[in-house]
Amino acid sequence: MTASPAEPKPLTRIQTKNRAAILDAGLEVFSTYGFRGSTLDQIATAAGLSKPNLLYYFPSKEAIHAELLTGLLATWLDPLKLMQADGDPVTELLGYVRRKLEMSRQFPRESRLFANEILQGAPRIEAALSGELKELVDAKAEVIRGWAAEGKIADVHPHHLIFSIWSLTQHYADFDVQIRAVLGKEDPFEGAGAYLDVLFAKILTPE
Amino acid sequence: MTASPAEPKPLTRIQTKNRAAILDAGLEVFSTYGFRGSTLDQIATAAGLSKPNLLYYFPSKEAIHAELLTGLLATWLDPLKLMQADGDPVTELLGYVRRKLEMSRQFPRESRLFANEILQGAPRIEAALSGELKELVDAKAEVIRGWAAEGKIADVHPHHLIFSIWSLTQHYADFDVQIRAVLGKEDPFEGAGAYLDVLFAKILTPE
DNA sequence: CGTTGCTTTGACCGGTTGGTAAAATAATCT
DNA sequence: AGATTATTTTACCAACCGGTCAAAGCAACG
Repeated sequence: MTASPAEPKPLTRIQTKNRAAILDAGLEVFSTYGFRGSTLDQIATAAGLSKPNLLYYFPSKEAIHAELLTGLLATWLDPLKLMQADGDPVTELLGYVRRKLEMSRQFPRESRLFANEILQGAPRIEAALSGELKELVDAKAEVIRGWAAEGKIADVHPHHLIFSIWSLTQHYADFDVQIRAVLGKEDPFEGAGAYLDVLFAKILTPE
Repeated sequence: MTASPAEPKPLTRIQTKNRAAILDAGLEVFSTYGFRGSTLDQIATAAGLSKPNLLYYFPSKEAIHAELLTGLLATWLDPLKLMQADGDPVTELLGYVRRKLEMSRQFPRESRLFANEILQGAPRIEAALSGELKELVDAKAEVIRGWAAEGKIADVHPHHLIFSIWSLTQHYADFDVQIRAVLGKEDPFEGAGAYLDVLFAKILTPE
């Protein structure tokens, strides 16, 4: 039994391992050189496979990149989704900032992959940006506008507030090289956490 | 007469025009696809030349990219250099923010070229980052620290303050596609100017 | 053990890449 | 004009690109 047209087909042990290795290698390479600047040979070498072997697991370069991007978008929207309308406004917003900064610290490659895609005009996620992303942002912006109207936070432009959170947190992943060059030995994220806490507390405090 | 070993050699009319066209085309292409993702054919076509003709003016792909980057670095540091220790602290810092945002509006391609280079690990400007850039930033950070010590601005981490100015202003150039996707018809820079003015005024105001 | 299906490899293909050489063409100067 | 120089084109190259294919190697399971 267990009929029906499309059986999911379980992955073998080797498939699971190699697909993971390829995606990890693809993330490493794509996040550094962008889609067009990356080669299958680079990815295959980084994954410890030969190029034809890599193409046994993924049908094309595009396919690897696509899988990385779709997986990324969910991770991307998650921290914002966690911001709840019925919580304490300042706590919720600062929580969002902290989660986003923590993501920059733990997943800098994912952040750079995203940045690369946007820099190149977002040809592969344009739809998601003006669809899924826009809808979520608009909804959360409405929540923020509500908080401001109730006087619980200062009267700020909700969309630009969100942009500033993205910008400030992702900057520490995307421009890591530059920041470390300027800071020397000092740990960027140490100072960033404290600085951003104060910054957003000041922006959000009403009057 | 007019001896001495290395005469600069004046450029012909055609040289001036074509070199400019190539650099403009190179900026367009490199800022979108990064160094490795860009091709000489793309650049040549964008400049309205054939590939061999392009290589008559520049010895290599590297050379075009290098010339763009070195030219860029000066433009890049300029707005920060203009920030003077003997001016009014808040005015000087807000002026820096406005100049930087204006650059993002007027020269988004330059901003993206820079972002691309940093994202890729800054292989070609590493030296400038930990040299020229670091020195200027350190000097200006000292000025900011001085202002804070005198109580003229709030006590903020000078380096992270500068990072946040870079981050927030460049974000509007580098992530333009994403921002426009979310904002719809609304002009990003309109709202950004007002938002950033308020934001930095709040951060900088002491107590 | 054998055989069946999964995995890996090496040899290859057409197209593109950065770059070159030399000849043809157009400006410039006297 | 003619000589000289600057510019452009045509044809080309070796290396690399994404991707295919068939054969070889391997694991699992009865």
